[in-house]
Amino acid sequence: MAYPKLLSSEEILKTAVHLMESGNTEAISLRAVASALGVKAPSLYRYFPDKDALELAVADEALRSMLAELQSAATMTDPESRFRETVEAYLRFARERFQLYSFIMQNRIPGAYGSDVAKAVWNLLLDATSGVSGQPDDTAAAVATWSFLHGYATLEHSGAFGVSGPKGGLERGVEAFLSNFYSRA
Amino acid sequence: MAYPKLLSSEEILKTAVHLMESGNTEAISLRAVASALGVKAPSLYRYFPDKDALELAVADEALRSMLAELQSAATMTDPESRFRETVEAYLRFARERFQLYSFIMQNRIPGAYGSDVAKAVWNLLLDATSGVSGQPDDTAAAVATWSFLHGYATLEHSGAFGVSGPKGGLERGVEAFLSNFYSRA
DNA sequence: GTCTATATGCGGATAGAC
DNA sequence: GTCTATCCGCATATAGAC
Repeated sequence: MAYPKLLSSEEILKTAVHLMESGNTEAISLRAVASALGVKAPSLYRYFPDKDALELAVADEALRSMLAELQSAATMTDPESRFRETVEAYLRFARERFQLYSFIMQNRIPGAYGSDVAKAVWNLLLDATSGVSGQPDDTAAAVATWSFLHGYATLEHSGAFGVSGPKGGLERGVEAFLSNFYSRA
Repeated sequence: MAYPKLLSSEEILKTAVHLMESGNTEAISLRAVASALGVKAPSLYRYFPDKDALELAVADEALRSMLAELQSAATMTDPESRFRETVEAYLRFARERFQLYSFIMQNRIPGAYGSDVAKAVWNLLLDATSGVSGQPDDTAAAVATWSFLHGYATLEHSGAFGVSGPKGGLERGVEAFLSNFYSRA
């Protein structure tokens, strides 16, 4: 055969994820992915029908990474420790792989939000929050916590806190939620 | 003269802002702005040296709009009312003019954050928060509040809360901050 | 299975006619 | 002061050669 097999769906996906998390680029391009693999862009169409399909795969992979990170914090039995660990794990993922994180949260990928992985991520956050509030399925508390974490992660990344930094704003928010949640238990 | 004067910096800026807040488009293009004004793209270069200059002007105008919105909530003398009104004004701006809001917050515009208008916005939020916490210049509380509001606004817009909605997450967060701030006063 | 070549589209920016 | 024409670059995607 004139052209040996160089690619696979897994390799392409892995490269796309790596490009997105290592680069400062907001979006991936088929050209860039192909170039990183040492091939030309049209070759990718043998494995993904179009760009949307690759993006969906990237979003799914990113959600799985996030789920794994959060699961590592779900081992604590003490509710407060588990909550704090979950907060740390969430921010760790957002910080270390911000482009991937942002890619998920922007929700430009139809279908990514309704996936089982996305629901599992939400359930981990919901459980960690409900644990400290004492109310099962405390959606309100989880939504509030999620909003705080997401806002903190994105503002931190954008440099909005300036050179002086967040000045203890993270800890202050966590304490506010914890004390409010416990006072309702 | 063969070509009568059709444009001005103010008209161009106004059109660019209007395009960004009314459209679903994340970014503006010189072609789109020119088209909305009934002229061709190269004409804009008589008034703005390049696209960055127009974007800087848009960001500045957006920050002024946000400042005006927040100032309208700063008339209350009761600290708690003022805080609640500020929260509402912040979310009102983010909701009604999300693209403009997002454009500011992404901070892709060098120099926009250090402006006097940006500082005035921050000071309004800082004052409203410090009012309920009882501590002057309570940066930690303001950072926490800002994170929560920004996260809530962006998650809400992205549809992350799903069809079931935020389920009282906004109110829950506000109450958590208020009770925590007061307990420290 | 990958390639080259190409179609189409979008965008910023400049030169020079009117 | 605005225009047309053009250059450049980036992108997705397809057709057909190898």
